[in-house]
Amino acid sequence: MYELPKDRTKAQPNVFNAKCPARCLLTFLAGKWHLLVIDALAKERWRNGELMRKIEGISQKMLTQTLRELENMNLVLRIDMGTVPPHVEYELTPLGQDLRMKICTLDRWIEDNMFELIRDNDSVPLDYV
Amino acid sequence: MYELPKDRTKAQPNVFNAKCPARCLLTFLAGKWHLLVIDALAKERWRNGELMRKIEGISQKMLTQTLRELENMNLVLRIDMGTVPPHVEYELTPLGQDLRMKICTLDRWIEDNMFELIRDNDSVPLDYV
DNA sequence: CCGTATCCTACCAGATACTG
DNA sequence: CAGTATCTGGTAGGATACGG
Repeated sequence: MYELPKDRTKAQPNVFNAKCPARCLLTFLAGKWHLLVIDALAKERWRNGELMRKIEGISQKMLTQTLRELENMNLVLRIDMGTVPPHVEYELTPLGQDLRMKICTLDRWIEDNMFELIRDNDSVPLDYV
Repeated sequence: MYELPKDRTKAQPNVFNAKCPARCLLTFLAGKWHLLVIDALAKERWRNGELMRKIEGISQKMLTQTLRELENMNLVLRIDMGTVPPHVEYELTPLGQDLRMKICTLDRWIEDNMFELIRDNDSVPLDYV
């Protein structure tokens, strides 16, 4: 359990500082699946299986792992109905919703500017369309 | 050289689609260094060495590689002064500036909410402060 | 100063099989 | 249905040395 520094005013969060937790968090969140999972949970709760289908290409293993990590960061809430067979839902916490808005902005921008970004660029696989 | 599809209205960019270029671009941009390099170039041009010092922990190899990739995406402009010894500057294109705003919003949010995110979390190295 | 060329390793994450 | 456990390879990226 992490104990916050006594004097937080001394702490200057800075993603450019290699040792700063903010940097670690950025690197972490900018992993392969975190952004997508948060985006997927934007509007409503989803069950494990629903998320699997929504986020094409993610494996059960990575989905679970990512959700656990987001849980640890107070971004996602895991709701276990306690039934048999199991029924589990995931939803964003208020903190997660706050972050989600930033991420969605980024995701939508990438979608909107997709063609600008791949112009003159053959390093992105384009088997889409 | 990529040729844009004749009928773009048929293309529905979607990061959840594993084959969509938008998905590839997101995964790409959300790599370990892309977000930081774009953030670093927010306000002014920087030289190679300056970026190295600004972005703690990045290697020359990864910096060059990342800058090249951003160049290919029309996000960064490389300005070679053609002098000896070499003097090269990098700056964001208008497209890059547009994306930069989204990224900075994300980065600042992470910094601002750092302590919320690491509460109850021992999986982030905290040798900072 | 601004790179490139190699080599090499850790670990990310996919595949598969199994459980309550 | 919602997970774990184990094995495995591919590759991102670090370290190092060299070059214009």
